[in-house]
Amino acid sequence: MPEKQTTKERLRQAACDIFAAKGYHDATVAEICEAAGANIAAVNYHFGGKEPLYDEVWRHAFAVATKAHPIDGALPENPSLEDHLHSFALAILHRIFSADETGRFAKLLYREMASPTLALDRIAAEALLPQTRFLGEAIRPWLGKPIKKQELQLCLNSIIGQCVFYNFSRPLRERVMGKKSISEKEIDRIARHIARFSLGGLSAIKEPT
Amino acid sequence: MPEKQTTKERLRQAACDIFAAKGYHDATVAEICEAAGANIAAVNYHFGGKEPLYDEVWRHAFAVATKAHPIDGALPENPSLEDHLHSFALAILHRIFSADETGRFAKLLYREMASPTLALDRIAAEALLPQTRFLGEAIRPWLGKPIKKQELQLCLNSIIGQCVFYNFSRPLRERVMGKKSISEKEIDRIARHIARFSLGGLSAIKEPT
Amino acid sequence: MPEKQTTKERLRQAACDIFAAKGYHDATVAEICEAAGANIAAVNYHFGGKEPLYDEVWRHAFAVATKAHPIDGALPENPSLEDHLHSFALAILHRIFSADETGRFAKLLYREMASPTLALDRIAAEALLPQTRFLGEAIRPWLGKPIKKQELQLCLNSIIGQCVFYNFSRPLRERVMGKKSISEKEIDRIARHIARFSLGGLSAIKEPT
Amino acid sequence: MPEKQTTKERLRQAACDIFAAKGYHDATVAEICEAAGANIAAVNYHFGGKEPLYDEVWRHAFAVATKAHPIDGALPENPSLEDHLHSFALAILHRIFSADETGRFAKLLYREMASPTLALDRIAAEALLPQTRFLGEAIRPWLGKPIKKQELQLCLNSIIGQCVFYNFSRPLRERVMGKKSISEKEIDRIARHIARFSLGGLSAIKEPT
DNA sequence: TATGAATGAGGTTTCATTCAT
DNA sequence: GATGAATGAAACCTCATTCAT
Repeated sequence: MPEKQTTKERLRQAACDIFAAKGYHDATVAEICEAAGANIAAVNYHFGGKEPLYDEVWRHAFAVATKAHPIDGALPENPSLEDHLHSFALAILHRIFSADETGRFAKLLYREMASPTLALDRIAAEALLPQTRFLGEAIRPWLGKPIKKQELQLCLNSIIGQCVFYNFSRPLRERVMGKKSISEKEIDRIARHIARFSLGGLSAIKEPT
Repeated sequence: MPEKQTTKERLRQAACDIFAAKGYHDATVAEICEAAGANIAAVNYHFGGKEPLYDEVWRHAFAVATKAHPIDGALPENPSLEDHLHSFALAILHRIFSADETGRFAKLLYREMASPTLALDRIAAEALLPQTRFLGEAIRPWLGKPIKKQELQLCLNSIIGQCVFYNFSRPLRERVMGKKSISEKEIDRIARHIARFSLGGLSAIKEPT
Repeated sequence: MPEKQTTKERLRQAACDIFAAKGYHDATVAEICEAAGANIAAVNYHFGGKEPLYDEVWRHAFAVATKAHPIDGALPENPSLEDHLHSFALAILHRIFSADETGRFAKLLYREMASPTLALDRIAAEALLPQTRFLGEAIRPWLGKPIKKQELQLCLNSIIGQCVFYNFSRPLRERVMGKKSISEKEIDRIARHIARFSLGGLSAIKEPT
Repeated sequence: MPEKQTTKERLRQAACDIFAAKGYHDATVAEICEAAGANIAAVNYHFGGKEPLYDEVWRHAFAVATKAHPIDGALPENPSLEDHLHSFALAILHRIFSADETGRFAKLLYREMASPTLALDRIAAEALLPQTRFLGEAIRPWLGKPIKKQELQLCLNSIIGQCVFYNFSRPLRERVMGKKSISEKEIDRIARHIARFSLGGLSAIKEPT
């Protein structure tokens, strides 16, 4: 009985969808309320305004996404570096391609980075940096000691860039290919590609011919 | 006599800056006119509205950026694959990090992709796809014949993703590191890293151990 | 056990304070309820709306003020005219300067006269006119018979004006001097001044040199 | 051809009337615009908002009132103290009782003091204090040297209080007597009464029986 | 060619009040 | 007796656009 949600929950749901689809500015309080089947004043009553609602939506979307697709979700025991890369890419790609609730974090992040309004700092500190660090922990020992911090960062950028490319290129993809969703199998193919490509890249960095 | 620009040119200049800085929605016609030292009605008079002006700005920024930093700008004669990768990355990174007029294309592109309003299709067809194709032409023969089209696309994505990451992560970088600009030398270091990393990645794809 | 006040009483208390401090319009039902530790619907439930509550507050404040500081409160036996004037001024000034509950009547009166919404007629008839009449009774015989009604009224205005000036000039005084309270001694000094000044004034009217 | 006023002037006129009649809060931008025959956005366009308009109205009303009825407007040559008192009272009373444009300052002042919003400080400094000082200059020498500053202030309060009483008691007067206007002759009678009454009062202060 | 006063649609927010529980 | 979620009217303000000059 999904109709039995409270008005507040319905508002957050609707806001999540609409903010993800249109961004903060283009989304109007009126349409959010209408989508939630609530009065125009409901947002102010329950959340205190448009901005606090946006904040709430962020918090929620982030929690859902990281819970559903943790960075280390696909790690076997005694994982190799390629396992780590694969698990990382797979988690990020899932968050990007999910059609359900867990996929809205990526959309929100995209819009937020395009016009940073408020809690981007918070998001960065709470959500993004820890994951980068986690990946770094897996790579550093493999590269060996004498690696410079700067070089490690460049490698991390290369790996992360390959993943989030699928988030930021979404509008183009949808324009070229239509909005057809992507199968689980295809997602895994991409993740495996990124893992292998990155492993090759890291090898090239480790042993400069 | 750069002061003798026509009102129309000053408007385009100002619009370019302000659209790049704030995005389409947050930029107001009033502030563009004021920045250009023109009347509030000038935008409508000269361009027919806010959207046509935005379109004009796009066209201009794209022309400037591709002219100043062509994809094949750093190619030596008889270029190796790594030369190609380096030249490609260097051009993209220059467009991203340039503080001058040529750097606004990347910002506009970022914002536009975050909320595609209008001629993103045109931009994609005219600006982005040809470059991808150009890079593909360089890679395909190196990989050898039996490569599938799909696999080639994944490789292109991996390379492009590494480059444009520096565009899309700009807000984070500026938040974490402050807005300090990046030196020519650093740009080249990044480009060389991407070239080497990608070469390693492509090798791994070519010969799946 | 003053904590055991009913919700209704707490609401009236809070409303009294807030109406006196902000006036009818600027005071919101929500803040009154919050200050009273009651539900947002409490005002409507107990009083039937904002206006009826305002009316109730008036009634209460008036009763408290006149009881605590009656016009003839400082009269000795066989009072002279100056005694009457002094007692009158003292009562009015006390109502104006009291920091406690008895001082809210003056503030309410001020606001009410600035934007007469409702029972100003009632207040005038019940509270103000009788006091004026009482003072008139003391003055008329002293002035002697042939005094015209109009002239008596002018004299009353002069006396009352001197007193209530300290009510209406309150905002200025607080702005210039800060909100420091006024001592009992100072109040008496003002009252004595008004009594003497008025006696002199009445004398001048009585015997037009 | 009073219709040929600019929209801005009509807005200020209408705002002046409506603010004087209802106070800042109860007056709405919509009704001001309607009264001025202008669009709802006109206030924001011409004045930048409701508050700046209020400020403008104040400035205007004050200028008009002091120009039409200066404090020293009725002074003969070599004026006596009673002349000074009379001229002062007459000016204040005129500002209070004028039915035309010059009478709105008093109404605005009344409302503003009842719920001080903004420029009361400015008004006090620019408009009220100088006049008080002017009156003080006339009285001090007459009272003689040994008068304390505090006592002089009490006397000023007594005189000013008598005058402004007719401003602050307006609502009562209108309720009791109806809104009939007051004749020039009556105004002068009141002013003469105040002058004589005050002279008597000052004498009593000067020579404490 | 260019102006700037003026417009109207639309956005967010406030607040007294209502109603089912 | 009391609650608090929910409502709808109305307020102020922004902004792209228009039109007479």
